[in-house]
Amino acid sequence: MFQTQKIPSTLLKIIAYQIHLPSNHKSIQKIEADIAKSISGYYGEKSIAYYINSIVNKNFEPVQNIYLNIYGRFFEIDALLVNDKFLLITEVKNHRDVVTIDHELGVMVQQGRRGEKTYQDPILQAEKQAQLLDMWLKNNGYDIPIEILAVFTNQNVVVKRPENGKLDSRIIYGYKLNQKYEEISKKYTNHPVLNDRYELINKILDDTRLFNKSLLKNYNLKMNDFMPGVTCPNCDRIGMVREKHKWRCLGCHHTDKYAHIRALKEYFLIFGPEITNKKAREWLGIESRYVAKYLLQQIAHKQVGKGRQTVYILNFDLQKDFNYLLEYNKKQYIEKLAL
DNA sequence: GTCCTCGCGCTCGTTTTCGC
DNA sequence: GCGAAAACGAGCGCGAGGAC
Repeated sequence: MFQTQKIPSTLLKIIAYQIHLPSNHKSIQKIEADIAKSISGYYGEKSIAYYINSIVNKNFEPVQNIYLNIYGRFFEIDALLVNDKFLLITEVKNHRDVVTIDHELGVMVQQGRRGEKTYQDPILQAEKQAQLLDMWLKNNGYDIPIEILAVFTNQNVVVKRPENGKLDSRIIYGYKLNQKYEEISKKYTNHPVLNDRYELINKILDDTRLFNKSLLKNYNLKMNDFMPGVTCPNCDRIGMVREKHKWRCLGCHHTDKYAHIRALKEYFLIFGPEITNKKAREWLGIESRYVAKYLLQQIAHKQVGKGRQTVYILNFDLQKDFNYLLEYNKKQYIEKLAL
């Protein structure tokens, strides 16, 4: 099954960055733009899963949310279908309303209720990805043809061409994916077969893991850029204080027994699974090491080391434990629209 | 009222850090 | 290198609060 419904870890991490960075931080605009892009991609991929699963000829492995490194720079591919004769880049578009694509100008214009928005031509985007992917493949010893498709998955979209213009045949609606995939497959009937496509997929995933590790570097962030503190689940402000047996928000006076769990989840996303008693006190804003110890022992998956070397290992499920971050993002988006 | 669990502080022993 | 101070976890006990 094509699991595009998986929440990308990168998206969760950058939402956690947004929560714990000051609003005037130099990287905040880039982070917010990347969140918007990543959210749109996530919902787009969710919607394309249905079409990819419906492809009759299943001679491919789907790989999602790829970040590949070419000469120290990363580029991103939404979804890649790895056939043993060719690779298919699918540039997923989840736009609604009327979308006009002008290949001459290299733009895509969306006309909706909130006015007009201009984006890059998705074919140009996909071609650029294909070029970079080809370089990456050759650097890793592979010579395999790459095909591209721009797939519109929203049922409420009308894709148009400009007057006297043509629409590239590689732009399709989601329901055409099966047919298009068959057409492309036929082209490669007599093409040599890739020896081990799983080896290639593993290499791709290794590079993607590297990207996730270098995310802080990518935004030029250091540990002390982040504001520590427990976020109020009611008003989303950082700065709950520990009272006996519970947390109290200084802003809205909301109390919560388990607010520290959310703060530790965000620590997990930003800094990784390892945390010490001291770091927990700094992050949660508490003075008592006994309280920190108690809270960590409640939450931590396991403890490694002894005495001063004790490290608590946090273990959260990226697919189950972080839905509140998507809700938080939704709330932020609605608040911005209201302004 | 009793029992149980949770939340927290205290003591103790161990390890690390710091100043001389 | 040595001793004092600081930091830490383990274990224990106590008080508060909830369930029955």
